[in-house]
Amino acid sequence: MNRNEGFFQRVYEVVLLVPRGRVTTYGAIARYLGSPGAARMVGWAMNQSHTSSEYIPAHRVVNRNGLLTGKHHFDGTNLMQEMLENEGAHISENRILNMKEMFWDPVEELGL
DNA sequence: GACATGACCTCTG
DNA sequence: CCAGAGGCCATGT
Repeated sequence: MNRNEGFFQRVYEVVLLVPRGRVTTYGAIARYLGSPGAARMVGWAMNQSHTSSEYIPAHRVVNRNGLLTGKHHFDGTNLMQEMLENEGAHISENRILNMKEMFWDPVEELGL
């Protein structure tokens, strides 16, 4: 098993597994980890993602509404939005329009 | 060891 | 439909 390398490491793995042009949600990751209510923890992992040695595409992680909640945490103002748009995502008012189509659920894609 | 915080989610009124 | 509160896990002080 993947020892307790850190709850974060687990989150990073999933986020890194997110294919380009796809986005995932905190709840989906939390559920994939086995804690459907630990969505907050996922957000914390993203916050500490900058501590990871590798780059974490946190811009691909949005809330359930497809809202770029963490955009404010990015380096800038609309950096996250541009990155997602660059991947083919349609965003308006910090919200992903076609989020439903680009939603990537690790539980269904990777399987439990 | 307890309290407070965090890029959330879901339910109820 | 909008507003409020609770729950969840981990980290830091």
